[in-house]
Amino acid sequence: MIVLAALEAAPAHGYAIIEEIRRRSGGAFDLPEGTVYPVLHRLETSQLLSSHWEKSPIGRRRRVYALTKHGSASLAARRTSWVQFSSAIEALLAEPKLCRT
Amino acid sequence: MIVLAALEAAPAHGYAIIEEIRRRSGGAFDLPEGTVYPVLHRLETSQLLSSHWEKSPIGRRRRVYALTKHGSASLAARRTSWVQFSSAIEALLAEPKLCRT
DNA sequence: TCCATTGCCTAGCAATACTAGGTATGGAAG
DNA sequence: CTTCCATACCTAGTATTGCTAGGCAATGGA
Repeated sequence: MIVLAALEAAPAHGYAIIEEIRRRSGGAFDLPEGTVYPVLHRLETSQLLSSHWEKSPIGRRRRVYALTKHGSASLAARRTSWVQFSSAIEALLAEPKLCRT
Repeated sequence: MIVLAALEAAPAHGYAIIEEIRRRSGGAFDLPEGTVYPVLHRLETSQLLSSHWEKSPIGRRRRVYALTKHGSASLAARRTSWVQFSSAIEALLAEPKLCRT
């Protein structure tokens, strides 16, 4: 979900995605390459991302990923799941405090 | 963290913990026994829980778990981690929307 | 020439959620 | 009395996956 969200605003290549996630999360998520690249491959296999090779301004090869239609839909679904999940966690964490009122 | 939180209010045995989690989460977390029992064993090995055998009113044996001091401290730490984690997720999920203002 | 940075990749380990079984008791239903 | 359901515990094994720890390659600066 994090990777899909990072690609929501604009397509990007792996290295940039990692930096974007680190930046947006205020450093909370500093995902190593060994985590992100396999995720990108899995997401592409699942048709949630599409990719093509590009050359950077200085000539380095890059694989640029973009959300597919399925990817956008999946992200929307994951967002909903996240809200339900985090609400449930909040409920579980909050309840004991109610008893101590 | 969920299991620790379920035991915060009062000690309980495995089966009751599962039902309590299901109830508190409004059904969102319906954890199978194969998930919860190993967790309880791990938490006890890590000294976050203590246990003893009891007899239920009708004579069935039960293993009742309680938070230890370490367990309470760990739960507090996990709560803090959760807040940071979920804040970071929110930041990652929210940002693109800001751009479309 | 050497190293840091950018940029991609994967093999393998470790953790763990869950499936799919097993055991045992008590009470209710037939 | 036997069968079934609910309670109550357990674990072996599988599948997933995050991460460590490497490797490869090109560029540009020291």
